[in-house]
Amino acid sequence: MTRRPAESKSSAHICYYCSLMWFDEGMVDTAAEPSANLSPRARARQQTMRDIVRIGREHLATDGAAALSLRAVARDLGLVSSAVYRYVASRDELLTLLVVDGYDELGDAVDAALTDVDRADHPGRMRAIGRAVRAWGLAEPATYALLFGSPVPGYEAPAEQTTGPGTRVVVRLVEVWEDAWQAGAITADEGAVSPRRLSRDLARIRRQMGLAVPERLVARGLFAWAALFGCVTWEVFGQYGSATFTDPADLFEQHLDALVETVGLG
Amino acid sequence: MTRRPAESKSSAHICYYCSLMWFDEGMVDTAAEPSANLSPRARARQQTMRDIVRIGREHLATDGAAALSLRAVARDLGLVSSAVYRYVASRDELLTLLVVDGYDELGDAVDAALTDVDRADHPGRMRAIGRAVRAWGLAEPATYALLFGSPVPGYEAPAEQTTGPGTRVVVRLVEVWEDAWQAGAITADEGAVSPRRLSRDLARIRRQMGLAVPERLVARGLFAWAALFGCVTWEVFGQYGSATFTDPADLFEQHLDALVETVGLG
DNA sequence: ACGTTTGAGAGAGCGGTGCTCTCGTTTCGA
DNA sequence: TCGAAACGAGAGCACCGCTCTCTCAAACGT
Repeated sequence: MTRRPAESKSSAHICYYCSLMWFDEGMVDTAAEPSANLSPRARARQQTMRDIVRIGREHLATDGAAALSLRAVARDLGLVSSAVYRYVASRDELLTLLVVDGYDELGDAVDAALTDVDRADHPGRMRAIGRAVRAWGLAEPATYALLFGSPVPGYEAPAEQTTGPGTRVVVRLVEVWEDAWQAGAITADEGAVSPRRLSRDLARIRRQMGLAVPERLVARGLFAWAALFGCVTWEVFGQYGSATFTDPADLFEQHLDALVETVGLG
Repeated sequence: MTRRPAESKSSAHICYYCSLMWFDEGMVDTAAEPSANLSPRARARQQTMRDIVRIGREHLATDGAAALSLRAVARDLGLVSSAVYRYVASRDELLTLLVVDGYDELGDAVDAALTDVDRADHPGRMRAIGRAVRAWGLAEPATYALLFGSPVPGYEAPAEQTTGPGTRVVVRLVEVWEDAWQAGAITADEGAVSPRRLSRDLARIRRQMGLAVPERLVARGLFAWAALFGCVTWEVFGQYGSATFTDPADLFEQHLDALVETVGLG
């Protein structure tokens, strides 16, 4: 315990928690009403909390998660460094706030994109989700990296805060496939996948989410989910190089074709 | 310039450089022969360099890239912190060494996996590459995160050192598809993709790599490449949750089916 | 209305970090 | 052999996360 106080031990990932347990979302009811009949002190505290998150987001965007420093946030806030510990227990807790903030913003972006697409246009809805994720990732690369990039060593994000917001996108994707299946827009083999233990896991997921789609399609959906974020990550993290494509959006549209096709919505 | 010396400004990604410019690999000829007729001092220097990389890798594996500290490496090396600057100009340069080391190890792993597969078994070769990437990523999560995870803010990895090793995997993938195409194992639309500017970019890549595969397949290959690493990243970074799958390898095999299928090798 | 509790902020301090500088010493090569 | 180059050590600077104590004012209870 004499080593570095927090940084050294930090080593788990933010998204161990945005695990596939989307079934119990009711747990997330932190952050009660913003300012309804509160004492002046409590109102001031809420305002300061909001300022901390806002300034933290700014630093995250400009310098990245690794360079996010509580001291710098305190400076911008006009406080001495120790004072911010009245509001945030540690640097990691600030990261958690930013993680939740990021997941919510991404979820809102996806939801907003879906309002423009006819519920019966399943490929269109899937493409809209993909485009929304990509657009948000490119607009907020640092937050995207925080959510979907390297695990922050030793950092154990609290599942009760991050699981709900963290699963909004995949829940939307599953909705699309479920809709399409129930509308008969997808044909897929309804037989069990092999091996048996994978089939059991997929069956459990179907049951917990109340899905009608066959397990083979659940597996394909998981692939499409990972592949979608793979494409976005490749672009946000610059894996294609800077001068390879005139407009990477063109390539992403091709990738969307492949994604739609791979779940049988081609 | 009075701010933090290096950490604060760090903000670019390692893999801007493992860009798609695999065509000029000849540039990478750093690291001459290890110890052929060298003065004792030079030999000692080489040994120290190797020790630094070795200890750095250990710290990377145990604590992650964020916690990698030159001072800690110096301690393990029995040197005072300033002394290691005789060998490594900065923490970022140590990261570069580890990046190159990691790319090479991954490339070796992929090459080794391919030796066991018949050159004519194109789906088998593609699956072998995928399994090798996954196995290496799970075995070396910290190095995997360094290569394919969040960009290190402000860090501009030198392309001349990282481009070659960084493109070994995708080069192998392209080889497989090219072989399969020339063997007539893939059927694909040979028409141009839209829009025109994407078609031009893909045509340029074909030309530069001397490929016979049609541009539509180049686009699909890029998708498969990103999707493969998306699947591996999802698993290495724990996005699936810890208790969701009895053995994630089973799911990955399903994903490999999808990957093989998406490039027309189904 | 008044004492008491509680919370906010300041400041000092600890050990850690990357990195620079200087200063002796050792080694190499001409 | 002797000057130059490399090497290691040490001090030091500015920054980091975090803890502790102290003061002071606001809020609360009686």
